[in-house]
Amino acid sequence: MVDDRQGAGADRLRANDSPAGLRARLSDVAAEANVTKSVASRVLNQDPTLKVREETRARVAQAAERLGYQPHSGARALASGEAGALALLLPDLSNPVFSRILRGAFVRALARHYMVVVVEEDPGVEATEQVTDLVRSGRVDGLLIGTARPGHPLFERDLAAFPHVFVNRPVAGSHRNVYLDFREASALAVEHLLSLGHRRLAHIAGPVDVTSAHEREKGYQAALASHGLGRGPVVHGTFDEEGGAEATSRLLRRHPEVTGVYVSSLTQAVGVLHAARALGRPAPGGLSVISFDDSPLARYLDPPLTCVSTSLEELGERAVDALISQLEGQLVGDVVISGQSNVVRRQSTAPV
Amino acid sequence: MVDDRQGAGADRLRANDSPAGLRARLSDVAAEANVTKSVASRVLNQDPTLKVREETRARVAQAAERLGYQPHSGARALASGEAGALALLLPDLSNPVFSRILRGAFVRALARHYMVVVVEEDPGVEATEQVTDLVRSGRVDGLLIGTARPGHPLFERDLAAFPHVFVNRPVAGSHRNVYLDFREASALAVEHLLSLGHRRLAHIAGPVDVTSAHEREKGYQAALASHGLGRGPVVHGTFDEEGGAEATSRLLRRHPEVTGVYVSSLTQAVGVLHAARALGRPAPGGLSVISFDDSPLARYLDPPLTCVSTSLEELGERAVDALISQLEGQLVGDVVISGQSNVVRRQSTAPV
DNA sequence: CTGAAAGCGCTTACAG
DNA sequence: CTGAAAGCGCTTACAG
Repeated sequence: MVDDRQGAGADRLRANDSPAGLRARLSDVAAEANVTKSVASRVLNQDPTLKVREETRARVAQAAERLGYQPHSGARALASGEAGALALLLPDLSNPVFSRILRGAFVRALARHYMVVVVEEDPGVEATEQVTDLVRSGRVDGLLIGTARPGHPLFERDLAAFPHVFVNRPVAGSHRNVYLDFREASALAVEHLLSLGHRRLAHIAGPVDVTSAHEREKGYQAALASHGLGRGPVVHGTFDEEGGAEATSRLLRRHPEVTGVYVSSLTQAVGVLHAARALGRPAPGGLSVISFDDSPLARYLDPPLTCVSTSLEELGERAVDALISQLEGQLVGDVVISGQSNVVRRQSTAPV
Repeated sequence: MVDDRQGAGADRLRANDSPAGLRARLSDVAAEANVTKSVASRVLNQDPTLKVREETRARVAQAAERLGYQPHSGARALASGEAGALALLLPDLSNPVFSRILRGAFVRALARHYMVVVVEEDPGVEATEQVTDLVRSGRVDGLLIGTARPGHPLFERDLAAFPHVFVNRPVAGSHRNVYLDFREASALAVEHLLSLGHRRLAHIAGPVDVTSAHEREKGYQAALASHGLGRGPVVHGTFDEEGGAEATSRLLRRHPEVTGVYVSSLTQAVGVLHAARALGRPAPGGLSVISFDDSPLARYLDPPLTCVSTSLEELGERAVDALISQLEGQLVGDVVISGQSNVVRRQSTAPV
């Protein structure tokens, strides 16, 4: 059964609307501005080869404005071969890290007249298929990949040839990476702990096969080395609270002498604080804890968590820029975001 | 400067590809299956009016499979007037509440052959424009609105006629609401506190103008009333840690006699635990705290937080179903998700 | 320099 | 019942 009002309403803004409807077409704009469709299209798309009087240009712009003209995305995609949209592949939307990258990407893409379509990889196999469909159906022009792991199924086949950029998780040798300077951030964390007098440090890392986690780990070892200290202990855990808690108990069992720990992510750090407390080593007295990345939550933990802040939004922005450059035929190479990290001191770290 | 490999690669999967390219068109499928485009299209779209031998049907399906055929979304949108996509408007992606709704919506939409495009309202004015563009450019067929507040600018104009559903934040009288049974959840929370012997309860609510928050508040008062207790104190705060903390200090200043508090959201609850501790009333000894909604984080807070779990994923799923029904011309009416909530007891609540 | 016309890849009345 | 043909709303060589 169909409700009349609703039925009518539902159709009002549809693509194939009656001329009297709300949707204005290019031909309407052209008619209103007294030019041909070609000219209207070229003016609106800022075709540099078009030479017309400034007055005509203004007339077209005004007509478009007045009619609330918005080109039909499907028609444009069909005619030009460009979808005007980018896909962003993320492993886990519930992790604030990714929602911040997403936010940056979103805003930047919008400013450059692209949409962003988010795909979460977490639910499993389907995600990969979904991306393939997205690409093959011409819905997106390029991929922002925040889910790269070695041997990712997506990139063994045709899709490797599709425009893409790796965000946050660099793939060695791809020359398509956009990521934070993890070494720098790790150095800052280690130096903070060192400045408080800690000498027996440890690192709670992310999963072994996640490159961004591996980079932090390398940064930690490099920082120790540069201060004349030997390699420090590392335990790996998943990027969630449980992973942090579990890693902490392994660490303190094997290395009870550790007094300061640098944690790979904020979600893990919540688990670290929890486990340290449960094991009779509450921060900061029992264990100094500093985490990679910051968020509002950190201020309200017990104790408030000392962090190395990062610029995840900028990461999203720069990734969009890099991908669009690629679409425009430019080779970009890796972009590393440096000089933005700094230590936010709270109460989870204290002098030894 | 253009890298040859990249240039070639970038074009490979484009819409306007050479016939020898990777992208198969409907005409390719038709040729391969030895039928006309019309038949191929009808078979693939399961047109019920089409009568053909089962064998032909199978041949078309196989051809499509073999060629990896994926219809061009723009062409389809242009010809049929349906975009095959839904927009989801959310106030804040970094809040896990919304990422869970999103996840549910995503998976369900995919199963029903729709994409979902996320729009975050937080950054401000632009979001509304973005939605308008999305609609007018024919990119989406309907709206899942998780950002409703009274007087939302979107719905004062044309867009009111566009298919939409309100998710999580019901709009009275719209008959297009999909939401959790907030009353039920609030009753559970109040009863839990009561069962522990608490009699002086309070509620830390969300912003006054957010309907879902208001519903929880009403549920809290209703539950008190049904147990023969008078109206309890309520303080409002924003839906974040700071809002919870700030509300707590106001509450304890004005109502120091309170022993148990029901908090409107998990993010606020983090701030509540923090403030209670800072004010010398640490949970659960100084104050019993139970929160609406659950998440992995809750287990790792100090103390681990007692929660009323909710089924936010289902909320997303049901919203998609309701919207698709609407697109198909059916009137749905409100859908309230009940009987799914239950109390997850942890250490933030204790007998009085 | 500009306009008429073809064409992008589909869907779907409509004629046979 | 099925196929040929028109048309969705754009963009863009190409002819004038």
